[in-house]
Amino acid sequence: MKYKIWYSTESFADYIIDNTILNGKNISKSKMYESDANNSANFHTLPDHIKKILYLDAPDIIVEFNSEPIFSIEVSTEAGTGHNAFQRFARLAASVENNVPAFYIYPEAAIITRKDSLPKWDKINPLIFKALNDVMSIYKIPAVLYYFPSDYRLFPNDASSSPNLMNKGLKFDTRIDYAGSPEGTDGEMISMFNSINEIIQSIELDGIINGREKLLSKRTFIDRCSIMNREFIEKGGSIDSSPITATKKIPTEYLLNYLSNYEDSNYKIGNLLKSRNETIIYQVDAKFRGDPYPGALAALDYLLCREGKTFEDRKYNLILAWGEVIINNENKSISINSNKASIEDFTMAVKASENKNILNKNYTDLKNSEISRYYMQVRYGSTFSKVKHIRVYSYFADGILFNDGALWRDA
DNA sequence: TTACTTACCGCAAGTGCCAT
DNA sequence: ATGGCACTTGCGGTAAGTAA
Repeated sequence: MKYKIWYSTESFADYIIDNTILNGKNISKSKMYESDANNSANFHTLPDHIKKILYLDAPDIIVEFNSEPIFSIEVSTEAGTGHNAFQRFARLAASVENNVPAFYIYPEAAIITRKDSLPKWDKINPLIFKALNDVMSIYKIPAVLYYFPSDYRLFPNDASSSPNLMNKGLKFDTRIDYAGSPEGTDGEMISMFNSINEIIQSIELDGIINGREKLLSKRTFIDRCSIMNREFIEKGGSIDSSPITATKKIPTEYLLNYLSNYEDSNYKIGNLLKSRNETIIYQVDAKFRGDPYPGALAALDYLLCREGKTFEDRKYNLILAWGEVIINNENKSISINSNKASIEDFTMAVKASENKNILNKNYTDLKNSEISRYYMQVRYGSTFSKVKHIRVYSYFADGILFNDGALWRDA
């Protein structure tokens, strides 16, 4: 009966421990390292089951019980308009896809003071609630959002009156040792602590496998899901909002015609793409980069494509296009219009990751501190040493299109 | 100590809608 | 027709950590 709290910020770990029944149990804390790309000195020391969750993206907290992860928490203070609320979605997906319940703390609104205008509340894009519900429908594992405490409901039309104007209207815990954590006496946080307690009790009572399966039928989670559904409706949630508005649906035939340029007498496109009649394309007309697109891509998978637990169980192909997609109905094809991103940006990022690879070293050239990392790379190759967005894009997208190159799955 | 990498966090320009 | 406004989309600043 031993708990371990993996954290990136220790004060937040203490905050969660002290406010839940974790307090008083047999617990230990350990720092978590995000990837082999950003922390080559330490990432390999994490246990395998933690690496698996981190494969896509790293949450703020992972709590495990007898070496099994039982829930994760992600906290953000960003104003959640547009695709911002989806920025952290890949890490929620990574958690749930490993059967680990995920908590998401996000402001209902945050005060933004723009040039030449009065402070105002930027409100959360309610589509995030539907995305989380869609994940839960597929995995039967909780993925629940709680509002970061704020003054929004007290001063919804008068952001300037917020007592916490200096903190974007957000309410932080006043205890120094919980620095940066949300106010612990807030109703939303108390509700979240109760849900965490529910998980702990459920798992201690029924074991990890059975305990997890029963969670969504517990009153605490039923009620939370109801609140999330209500918020989606009350805040005017609709599928006509970001990031869905940045997608186009086309007949897969158009995509195959476009990719036929890459076919020759020795190679034909494989069966995976052909197996779905229609294709969703997420258009990103930006310089090739990471956040917030990896999270948005993951969310689109659940919002539009998935009908099962793996990428093979999609109703539609999910394609990421770097540029504007122009549909040509005459020749039943598409073209990509972009002067910002190139396939070279992608391959350069991949090559840069390979520089992290120490597999071409002679044994005698390895420092003692590198041997364990070397051994990890022998097993996993560059799996964990690629940058996050390369990992996430290639995990979720059936294909990635640039105006000067493309990548796709055959199977 | 400095340069560089990675990813987090957050702002604001642009766009299009709606009230007047 | 137009100005205000809210939402969408894209990019910038910076902390944290590593490598040289």
